[in-house]
Amino acid sequence: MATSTDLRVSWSAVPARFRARGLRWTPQRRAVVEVLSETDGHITGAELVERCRARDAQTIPSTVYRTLDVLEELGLVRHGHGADGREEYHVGAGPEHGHLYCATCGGSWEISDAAAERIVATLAETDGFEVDLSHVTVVGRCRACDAGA
Amino acid sequence: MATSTDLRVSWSAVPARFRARGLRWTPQRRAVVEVLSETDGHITGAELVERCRARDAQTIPSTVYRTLDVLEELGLVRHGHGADGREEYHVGAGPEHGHLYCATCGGSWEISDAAAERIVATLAETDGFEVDLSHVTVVGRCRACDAGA
DNA sequence: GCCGCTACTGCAATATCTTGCAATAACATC
DNA sequence: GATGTTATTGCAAGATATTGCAGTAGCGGC
Repeated sequence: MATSTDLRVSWSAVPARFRARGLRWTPQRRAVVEVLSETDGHITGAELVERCRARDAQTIPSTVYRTLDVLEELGLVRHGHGADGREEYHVGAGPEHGHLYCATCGGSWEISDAAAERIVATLAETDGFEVDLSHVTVVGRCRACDAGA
Repeated sequence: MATSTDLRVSWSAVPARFRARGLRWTPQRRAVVEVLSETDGHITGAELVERCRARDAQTIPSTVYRTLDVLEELGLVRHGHGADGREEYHVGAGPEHGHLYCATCGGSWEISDAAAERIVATLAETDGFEVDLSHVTVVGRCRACDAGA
């Protein structure tokens, strides 16, 4: 699977990328990166802390959050806010996409490319606004919950 | 101004509405309601706490947040999340609207009715998703910042 | 006014996330 | 390996927001 391969190669290069930037490679950062390399899609800051603690109970939350900040500067994760306002990190450097969140069932999905394009175009046209999709979470009700109403 | 009049009438009726629901009318709730009655548009939970503390330094944050929860149940405020994920309350019972937030200058605006309609229609069509506009904050870059780039 | 019921508050604890500071450790150089 | 520089960590404090519990107070009824 090309996607998995691509991500795997990317994570193994992380130590070198850190050093190239004059940043240090530490055991704590390694742990965060290992958890992320096993993570698909999205993860909340709090969940990442939990996962790291599962590996090493001495994990300090502030260190994890700081590592996430650095990884975001390197473009390896991208932060946004979930429907409840909490930090949510999109793992990997895939194309920007927004999310739909159903307040009824709690499910979430990526906004389809077609819809995203239309939304972006609409706001550019009506408001001259350039949308940052990675920070867009649209709350509402999904088809299934609508049907069940 | 019709809008101010309308809001003013609404706030003065709040104590009665509370009682009609079997809820108590307390000095703390009065303080919150007074601050809200002087508030136009939106306010964060934290700022409301600050405003109440300006009136009475003994104000307890948890009481303020709980009052906001009750007011939301009564439909007098509506909560959403700002671009940074924090709680933001829309004051008054006006029509649902979403927001645009410029990450560059920090400015925010309501999404125009025309754009909102298009976005809602798009997501209904492509994903069968029913949007809850009050919970939509689109992050990006405004026209002015785009022009200045 | 008094009494009783119970909604509500303050307090304390907690979760999530941020940040300053002093000590530690990564790592380049010799 | 030793040394020096400084990025990074752990700790403590802080901001925002939530929640359980015991004591308080709003308020209806008498």
